[in-house]
Amino acid sequence: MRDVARLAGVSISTVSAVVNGNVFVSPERKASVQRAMAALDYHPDAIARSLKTGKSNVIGIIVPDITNAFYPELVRGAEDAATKAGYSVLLCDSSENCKNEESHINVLFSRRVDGILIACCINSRAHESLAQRRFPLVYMDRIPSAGAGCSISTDNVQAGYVATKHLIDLDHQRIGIVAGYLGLSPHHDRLEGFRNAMQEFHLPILDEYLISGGIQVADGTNAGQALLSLQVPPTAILASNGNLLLGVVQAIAERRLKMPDHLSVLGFDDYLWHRFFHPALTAVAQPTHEMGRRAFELLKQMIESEPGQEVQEKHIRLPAELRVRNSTGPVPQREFRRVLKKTRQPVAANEK
Amino acid sequence: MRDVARLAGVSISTVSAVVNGNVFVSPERKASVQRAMAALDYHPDAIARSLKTGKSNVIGIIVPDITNAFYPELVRGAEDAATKAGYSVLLCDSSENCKNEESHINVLFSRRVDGILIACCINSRAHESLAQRRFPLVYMDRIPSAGAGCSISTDNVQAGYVATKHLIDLDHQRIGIVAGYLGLSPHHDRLEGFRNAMQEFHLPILDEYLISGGIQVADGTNAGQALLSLQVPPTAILASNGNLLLGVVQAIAERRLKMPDHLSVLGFDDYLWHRFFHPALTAVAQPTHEMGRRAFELLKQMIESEPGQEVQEKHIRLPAELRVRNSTGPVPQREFRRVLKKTRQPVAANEK
DNA sequence: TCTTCGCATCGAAACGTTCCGATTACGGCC
DNA sequence: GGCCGTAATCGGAACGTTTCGATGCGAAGA
Repeated sequence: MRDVARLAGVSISTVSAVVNGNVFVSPERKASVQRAMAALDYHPDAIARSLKTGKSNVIGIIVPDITNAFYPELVRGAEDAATKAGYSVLLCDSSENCKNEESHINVLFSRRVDGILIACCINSRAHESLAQRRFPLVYMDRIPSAGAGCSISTDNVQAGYVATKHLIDLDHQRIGIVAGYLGLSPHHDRLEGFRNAMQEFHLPILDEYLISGGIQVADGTNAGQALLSLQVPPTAILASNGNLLLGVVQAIAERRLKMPDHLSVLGFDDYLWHRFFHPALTAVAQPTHEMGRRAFELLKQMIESEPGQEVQEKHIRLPAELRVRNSTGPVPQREFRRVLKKTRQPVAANEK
Repeated sequence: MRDVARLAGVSISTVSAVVNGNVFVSPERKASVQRAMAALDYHPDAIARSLKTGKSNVIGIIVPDITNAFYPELVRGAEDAATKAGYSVLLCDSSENCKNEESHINVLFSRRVDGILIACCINSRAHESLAQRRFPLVYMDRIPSAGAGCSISTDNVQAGYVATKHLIDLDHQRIGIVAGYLGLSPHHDRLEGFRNAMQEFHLPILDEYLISGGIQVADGTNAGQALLSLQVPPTAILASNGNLLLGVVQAIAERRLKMPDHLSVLGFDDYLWHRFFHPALTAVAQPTHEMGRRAFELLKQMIESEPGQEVQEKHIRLPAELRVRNSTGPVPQREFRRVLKKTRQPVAANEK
């Protein structure tokens, strides 16, 4: 910058004025400064600028596992919006581990990020370290029950309701649910939606049809096996996320059962490959990209709001969309139901 | 820092010495400084530190599309290693678009990142803006043919060879390949491996069995349809990435053909869901997480090397691993081959 | 002709660190 | 008791910006 100033024969402040364009500079000087900048291949140093202005134009995004197909979409939505607005994104992966999450938060603070977007990990204590400070922060997808603060997620109660209603509309009455980990708001809420729908249509919710606990593929397989081993198995199964859905599909394949003839299956989260299964899987899609985008926009509002004024919208809930494909259908006919009851042992493993 | 110094009754430099631990400070002073830091909830400002030291401890990672399942794994590997080494990661998504890629590179430079990990986009001109400056940079997965610089990727020639060899070992002779976009090194190299294997076993490479161009699911579907519509369709199809594989599977399903009875299919990149297809899909897996990890480690070496010494290892190639499942099998028997030839029109669409 | 005003430009302090050279304190030795 | 060496601590410049008050200068008004 000093060199640019010298070459252009102006002061450093004038160069700064040209770079930032907030102060009027006479056209001829401006041109000569720009020429000098080009000649020296000058690029402003964002670090020095941040130090001076106290604003980094960087946000942090913390996710529990970028490898889980839900998060790339979310991050993408946020990153696209951030880039467009001149922000950069520090990505942190907590590996679903509180210690990591906390240390990431500390690093982000010391890097002076302007705000944080977080999809917190299981048993997260993030809100404890975050809530006290009045700091721009938006929870995404997984909303801690305790902490205050802005949040954005799918309306999972509605999503759970819609999915269940779809099965009920197909005349299913014995509906099993692989509910995931109920300490996480999405799973908790989806179960609530399920309950709402069942109650609305006066259907009983049997304990043995409700399996909760893990959120991995293996948990889905176990749950599916358990449901299919029951004296009277459900005629439809709802899986609370994409991994559990895969597990359930696996358990069904092991018994050589066919969807939707023998039983119906649907899951939350709709991923690319769901369309290419046989049969194509019915799923409840979340507006994940939009969630990321709006999360950033909310955060930006908070960052740029004057200390006095409050941000109005605190908790955004986006509607989910049911995508009906071929893994759900009418209640199995009598002979299929017999097959369903008879096949209580897996035929062969599919996994390799 | 000034406040901490005042509270502890020491100079600012002493606080700095305590924070960095590189200068000896007497135990009692050290303790009082630490007490003061805790009392004031002091956290060192990484930005000021970066300005002073000229090192940001931040690296940039540029990927063409984080939504493509290959990249989260890669990013995860790099991020894990970076975090462990005290680095943070600025994530940039180029959307497979050169303009975006270039502007991301500029932003990363002005943010003074210590190095860049890049999986460049199609027709990338990144090496032009990067090669000139002697800057820590590692190309991942997609290696530009022009630019110099360190790189890491799967040994895709070997991968292509192994995949093809697997089919040849099953006595396939008419092997179709959906080769992707040959301007990208992975696809180019896999085709080369395919060619090597075919030549080694004196099998002809028919033009009509080689389809290249796009890398999306739809491209795979089109290519699959084209191959299946041939007078004499191939008895096995190789798809050059996960999306193309999905497309091919789709084309096969449309014709109600069964793998591996009617034809064998396998693809590059092994993803979670491949195991849950019916039949489970044979695939060539890349050590993606490790690739990310080692990419970072290579970059770190470059960052921390003295200006004099050169980094020795310039181009790392990691071995791929064939995972045989149930979508590949022996050459279809006579009657199945007849089905294959007869079914030249799709039966029904699976997609919704 | 002298004062006043507005506008373009400039100089310098400050942001929160690091780090080098300088300073102080203290014990041992002649 | 004065001198020296060592070790702990300190002062201050510098990193590359922004920003604010100061400065100079020309035009307009009295």
